[in-house]
Amino acid sequence: MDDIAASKSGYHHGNLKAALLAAARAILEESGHSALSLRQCAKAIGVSATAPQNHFGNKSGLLTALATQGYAELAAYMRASLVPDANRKERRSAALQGYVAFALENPALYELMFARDRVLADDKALLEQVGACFAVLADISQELDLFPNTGADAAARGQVFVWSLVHGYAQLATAGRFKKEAMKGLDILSIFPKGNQTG
Amino acid sequence: MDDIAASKSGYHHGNLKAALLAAARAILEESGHSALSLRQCAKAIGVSATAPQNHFGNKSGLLTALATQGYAELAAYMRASLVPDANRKERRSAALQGYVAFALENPALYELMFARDRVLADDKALLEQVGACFAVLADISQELDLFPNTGADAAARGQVFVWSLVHGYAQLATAGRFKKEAMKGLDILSIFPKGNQTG
DNA sequence: TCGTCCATATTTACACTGTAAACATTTTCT
DNA sequence: AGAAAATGTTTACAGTGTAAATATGGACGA
Repeated sequence: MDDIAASKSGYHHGNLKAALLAAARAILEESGHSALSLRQCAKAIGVSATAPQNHFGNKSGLLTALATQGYAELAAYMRASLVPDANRKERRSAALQGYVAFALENPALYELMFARDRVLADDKALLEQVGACFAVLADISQELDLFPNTGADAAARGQVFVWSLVHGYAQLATAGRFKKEAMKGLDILSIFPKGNQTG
Repeated sequence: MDDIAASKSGYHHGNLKAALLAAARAILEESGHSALSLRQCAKAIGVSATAPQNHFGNKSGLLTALATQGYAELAAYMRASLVPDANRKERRSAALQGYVAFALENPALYELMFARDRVLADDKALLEQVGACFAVLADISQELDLFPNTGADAAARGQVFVWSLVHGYAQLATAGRFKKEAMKGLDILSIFPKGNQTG
């Protein structure tokens, strides 16, 4: 409740956008994004069936807002794990553990964040938060030096490597594709071959 | 057409299941799995709106059948790239290139294959094809020796590593999350650090 | 303070969807 | 040939997204 509850009773809700997002978020993790409906969100709050249109335009708008929220939280998860004084290897380990933790705690949201045909890919706010996530990943990917002979693209390729690995692991783990014994005590850092951690 | 066309004209289509799958596949890549409807598939073929129910039960059944098809083709893509006499390093490179090629050529289908809330996860035929894919990945992951000090789980962890990396790369690439210069001429094999390829 | 504008919310309407149930047609099997 | 099963159709109904018209109340300048 709190800042989600109606600030003023009556015709106008007062905080409908945030309330709808919260309701949608709950339904999302409960039933998945394909079972999420605008009317159901509206009903959960007690407003008319078409009220969400005023704030999100259409269903894609609501899902895009949820995904944007997800990217913002993902970046926050990674940053929250970062110890300022640690060296880059430790920072990398912490951030990637935060990444995976977010995906495991919000599997439906994480899936939505990569569902191309349900999210407006060119949404400004969305791209901003995607960029914030990429910035953290780019930071911790520095000095990995995985591709020493690839010239100017070496850094970009290191980022591709890190993001591919952690995203693939996060999604396959949430999808239950891995056996438990293969995940047990698996430090995300240790997934990087020992000889290549220079940072 | 061919084996998709009706084998006998009249009340019974004769090959409706295959025809529906083909129509669904076309609509899937055209519009994404969230815009795919059973009625649209039926209409495309010219049968009644509820005909798909007889063959797939419900929408999840159709999507599951499509995903199953996808896993079968993915395994075939990997196997088709394998040169029998090559060493494991070359086999690994070829198979992973096949994996990524499949995802890039069938982005919507690939996404559906990992959409947890749209596919019946315990479907027998689906699990069979998932297993076939995992078998190829497990084969090419042998002798990677990325986790030498992890005991009996070392092999399983190698598989986790390989699948995570290639899945993450495939999905992020199809989602357009990478800049072109970071992908240009990027051999999937070279993504593995040099010092760890023993096979 | 009053009145106008605008954001916010509702009502109504409609086409489309998934799915259940009853019915029709054809094939298959004994 | 006749029963049983498989395959399609028709009908019906509750939900869904969204457009359009309408209603409400707050914000803000005259």
